[in-house]
Amino acid sequence: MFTRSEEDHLKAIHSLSVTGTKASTSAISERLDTKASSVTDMLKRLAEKGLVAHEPYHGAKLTTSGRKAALVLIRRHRLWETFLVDKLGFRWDEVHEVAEQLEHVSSEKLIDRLDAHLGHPRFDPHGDPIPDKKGRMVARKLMALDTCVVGDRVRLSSVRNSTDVLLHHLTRKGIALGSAITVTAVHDFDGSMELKLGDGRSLSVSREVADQLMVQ
Amino acid sequence: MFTRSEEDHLKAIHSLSVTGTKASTSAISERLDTKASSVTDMLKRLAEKGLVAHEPYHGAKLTTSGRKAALVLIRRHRLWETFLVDKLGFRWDEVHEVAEQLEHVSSEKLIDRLDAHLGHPRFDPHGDPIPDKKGRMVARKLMALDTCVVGDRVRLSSVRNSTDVLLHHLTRKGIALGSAITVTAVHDFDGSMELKLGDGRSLSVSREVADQLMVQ
DNA sequence: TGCCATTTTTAGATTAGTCTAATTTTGTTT
DNA sequence: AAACAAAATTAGACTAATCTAAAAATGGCA
Ligand SMILES: [Mn+2]
Ligand SMILES: [Mn+2]
Ligand SMILES: [Mn+2]
Ligand SMILES: [Mn+2]
Repeated sequence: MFTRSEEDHLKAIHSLSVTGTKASTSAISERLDTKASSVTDMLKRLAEKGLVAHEPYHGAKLTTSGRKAALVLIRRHRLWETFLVDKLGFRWDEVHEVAEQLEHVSSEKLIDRLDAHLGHPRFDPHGDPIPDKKGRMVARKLMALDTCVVGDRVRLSSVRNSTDVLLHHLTRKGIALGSAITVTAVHDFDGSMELKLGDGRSLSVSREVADQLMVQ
Repeated sequence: MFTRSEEDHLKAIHSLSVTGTKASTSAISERLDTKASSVTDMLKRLAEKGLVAHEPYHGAKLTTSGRKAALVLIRRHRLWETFLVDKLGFRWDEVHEVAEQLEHVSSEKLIDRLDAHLGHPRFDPHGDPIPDKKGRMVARKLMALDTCVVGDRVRLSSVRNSTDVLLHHLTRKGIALGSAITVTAVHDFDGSMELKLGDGRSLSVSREVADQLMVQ
């Protein structure tokens, strides 16, 4: 249906538009690790195909059919990640790059069978909801950990950016999805936080990390 | 490592070189459904990378490193086909096109884990042997059904070309891998054959079909 | 209000992969 | 041996996807 590059652009625009805002050319190019001029080219092509509305100099947002296509990609990506962890024993910090390739294999039957094989999972290994066949997924009200204050008791629900390096960092610190977290201190001068986990262990995380952790 | 097109060319050359002969430009182009001139271009590129020996006007054959790369592809393709049938419940005549895509996902860890998950299978759903991590696979002496004569009792071991349309045809006729076959008649004028299966059913197949069935 | 830094787009180039049409080579057939 | 048909290569064109460098637009601030 679409090329790999088209699909990756649709996905990038989708994840930059969560709050309904338009995705800027530079934000897309940063996410895909390409140059802004390449993104401009692609936005024109996607606009011609009716997948995005591109207002030159003011970014792009998905049309209804573009959003539909993006949700198919997100569904594929998260189902493959779940497969890799649940069936093949990958760690959650090893799956992103492989899923980034697998998501472009185009076969509706494949994805539906995979979904059933996995027991119709609702969340991927990073806590992100998996869209169903019709593109519906559960919405959850999450906040970033760095907006919490001392005394807050929360639970880690997902990770904003599932880059392998961040996930590996969390694994080394002993933080996993579902971890119960109590904020014991917030240091003003660098934004780092002291946390106590449900199992009693204490640790500290930098502002950069706290910013990535979405809690409930 | 290689592009999708490079990988598909290596695989095509490999399967056209079983008897040690060189693969002709036109045979490759027919298999990949492209034009001969496109194949010539690709042969030059593969020759420059040291993957094939291309003697202009006389075809190409794989070098040692080209053969190694081709075997990796064949391993991936057949493992994915096995996964689709064994784990996702696909029929043997539905898997080829999807595996044709999945084989290009490049992750050694993925394939090794998949291999283990499937229990290190030695044959794919079409009866073709699966190379192991080092590229070794069992060799079997097979003959095409159309070389058999009346009275021969054989067993279907694999199918020469696993195109979905041929496999679907066989399924409709009730022939499957492992079927015991007795040749009851060979018609000279069109090469078609009358067969009796192990379960007692009788049927006839055309020369075109008999030519594709590899028996033991 | 006008300057200017930042962002975005445009212009022009490159590589991979494909095609059609023309040319060359090979091997067979008169 | 010359002619011919088939196969292969070359020449030239096109699309997709990228880049660098130059030009244009935007939006904040002196
Ligand atoms: Mn991707
Ligand atoms: Mn994920
Ligand atoms: Mn393929
Ligand atoms: Mn097969």
